[in-house]
This record gives sequence, structure tokens and C-alpha cells, in this order.
Amino acid sequence: MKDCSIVLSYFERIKEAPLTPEEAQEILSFFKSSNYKKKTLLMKAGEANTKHYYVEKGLLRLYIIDQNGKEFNILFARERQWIGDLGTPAETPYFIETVENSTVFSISEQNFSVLYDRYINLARYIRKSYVFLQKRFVSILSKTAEENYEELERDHPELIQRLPQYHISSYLGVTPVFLSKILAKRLKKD
Amino acid sequence: MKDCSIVLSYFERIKEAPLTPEEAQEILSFFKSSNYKKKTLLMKAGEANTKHYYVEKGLLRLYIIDQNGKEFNILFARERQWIGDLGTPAETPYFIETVENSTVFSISEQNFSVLYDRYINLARYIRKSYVFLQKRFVSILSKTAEENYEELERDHPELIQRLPQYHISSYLGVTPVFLSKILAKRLKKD
DNA sequence: TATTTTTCTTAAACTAGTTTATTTTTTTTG
DNA sequence: CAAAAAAAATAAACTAGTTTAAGAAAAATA
Repeated sequence: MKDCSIVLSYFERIKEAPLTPEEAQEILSFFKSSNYKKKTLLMKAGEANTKHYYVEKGLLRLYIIDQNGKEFNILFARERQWIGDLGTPAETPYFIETVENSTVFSISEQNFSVLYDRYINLARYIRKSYVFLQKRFVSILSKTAEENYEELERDHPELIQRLPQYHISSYLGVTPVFLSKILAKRLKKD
Repeated sequence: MKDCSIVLSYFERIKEAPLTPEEAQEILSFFKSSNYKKKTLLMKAGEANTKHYYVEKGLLRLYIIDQNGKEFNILFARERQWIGDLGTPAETPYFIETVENSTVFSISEQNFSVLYDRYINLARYIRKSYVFLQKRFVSILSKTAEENYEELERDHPELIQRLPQYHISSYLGVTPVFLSKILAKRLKKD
């Protein structure tokens, strides 16, 4: 039997009390653990009935591909973070792909809804996600790419270590060429 | 006594059943109705314990002012829409201002939380808001200002009628001068 | 470890959007 | 309804970021 303690500890934390054996059992019955190699697609634009994922180990990204075939990273998820399309069960416009070899727990929208009703604090995760996204939106809208890079460096230095540069540029909404130019400029300043 | 039916009907709708008199009473005790003239500030960056607003009549905007003093509209709310900073009770970085003379219901974060626990579907409003914001984020990131204007025109034509052009440009993340240029170009095409 | 593939850098020409300033049009108010 | 104020248009010089292309460096694989 697999070790699912990471999911149980998440629900214990949001319940703010120990789980009963029945609760733990229900939660485990809803999740499925899987291993994926780097660059595996877990969600594809155009699909309906997509899943939500909770990351045990590794790093994933949620992105779109625009009319011109260009990718934009919307969100990364590392250990103990959720990733998924909250617009589900409608047909998703997003892709989710592993950036590193990863172990993730998946849950269907239906079961996610059940837990959503059961654990009121799960709604807090969505509220927190909203606040995070709004902050990011404001930054992208009002700051230069250089400022946004510096903000990312300050707030999430580990991401910069773990991600190839072209994923970071796509997250900042600029081309890899431009990010490279920014970094070259910064080096000269020292 | 004021007519508060618009708030009650909202909660009836999200409860998906008629409200009991006690429920109606509680809800009414939480909200305060006020009239504001056009261009009145209801929320100011730097304040803590900000409120949530439900619009009965009129139009409001939530915006930031960046380091250079430039405004960016994040969100508009018209009749039967919520507006507020979901990051509250932390100190808000946002401003909220009436764009038209407006009648709005306000509720404190504490009471909003009570209703949030009581009406599970209120969490859906946040989930919907998240999905809306994510869609908008993707558009701003991946499309040109002209495409974004056309999307706004298609999805929310009433906003274009009711808002001065400089508020629309700020919502699209461009200067009024540039939006004016886009519109002039579009006119010529006909 | 040599080879292939992937990622990053650099450069140069280009474009979407900004800035500042002036004029015209529209809206508000006495 | 005339005057003042606010909003929109136009122009011209500018800058942040893109595109395309080629070479260098790093990482993955045989």
C-alpha cells in the first residue's frame, strides 16, 4: 500500500483537527497516486472532466497555447501545492505538464466537490488562489518584465533554480530572448 | 424601511431555496445600504478591515495606483455584482470608486465570513471570480490590446457604453492615447 | 567521452504601445 | 445657453519587448 500521508496531512491541516478513520478512508478512496516522467501531459486543452492534482514530489505547470502557437505559463505547482483548472467540469482551455519527474495525487471534479462541501476550508484554498492570481495580474499589468523577474526572485527563489529559463520568461509574459537580455544587463551592473 | 429585496434575492438564489424569516433577518442585519455620488472613494489602499460590496444600482471599479501614479482598473461591478478585496482583512492595496451614482450594500469581512460558512454556494462566487480573472489574465498576457478590446465589446458591450474610454483603456492595460489610436484605425476599416 | 539535442546568448531589424504636448469634442455646471 | 471643465483625438519622438537567425554553452544520451 502506498504512503498517502501527504494528502491526509493536508486535510488534517485544513480541518484543523485529526481525521477520523472513516474520513481518512474516504479521502484515500478519492485520490489516486501516480508517477510521471518529466514533460508528461496530464491535461490537454479541449478535454472535459479534467482532474485536480495535489503534488507530492516534483514540479508541474499549467499553461495555454495561444492562436500563434505560443505557450504562456499561468501557474506552477511544487510539493504540497494544488494545480488544476477550477473552471472544470467545462471543457478546459489549459494544458498541465510535469516539468520534473513527479508524484501527484489526482481527484475527479465530482469527488473534489464532495470534499469541498465537507471541508469548508477547502474553499479558502480557492480564495487564496484568487488573491495570489490577482496580485500576479496586477504585477504583470503594471510592472516591467525586469521588475517582475526581481519579484519572482525575491518571493520564489526556488522556482528560479528548478525551472529552465524559457519557462520563467513564459511565466513573466515575455520571450526567452528578452529575458536573456534582461539577465545580461543585470550582470553588467555588478 | 429600505427595500433590500435585491440582496435577499441573491441569497435565495445561491441557497437554491426560499429563505426563512430568521435567515432573511440575519442577512438584512449584516448589510447596510448606501447611496454614493459618482467618483466617491469607498476603499483606499492602505486601509485594513475593508468591506465587501454588492451593487444594487450603478457602476463601481476596483483599481490600483502603481509606483508611477498610474491607475489600472482590475475589475468593474455593475448591478447584482460583488466587488471587494478578497485579500481582506489584510491591508488592501486597492481602491474602489463609484463610476456612476450608485446604491450599494456593504458588509464587513466578519459578517461576510459568517455567511460564507452558512451559504456554501457563496464559495462558488469566489470560484467563478477566479475563473473569470484567470481568463482575463490569459487574454491580457497573450492577446493584443485591439483583440482585448474586441473581446470586451463582444462579451460586455454594456460596459463600453457606460464607461469613459480612459477607464476602458486602463482595464485593457494600455494608455488612453493608444486605445484612441486603435479605435481610429478600426473606424477607417469600414 | 563523443555526439546529439536542448537551452541560452547575442545581434539587428522591427512593432506594439508610451510619452508629452496640442487641439478638438463632449459634458457639466453656473 | 454660455463658460468652464473633462474627455477624446492627433501627431511625433521614443522605448519595451518581439522576431528571426546564427552561434555558444550546457545537458542528455549512446
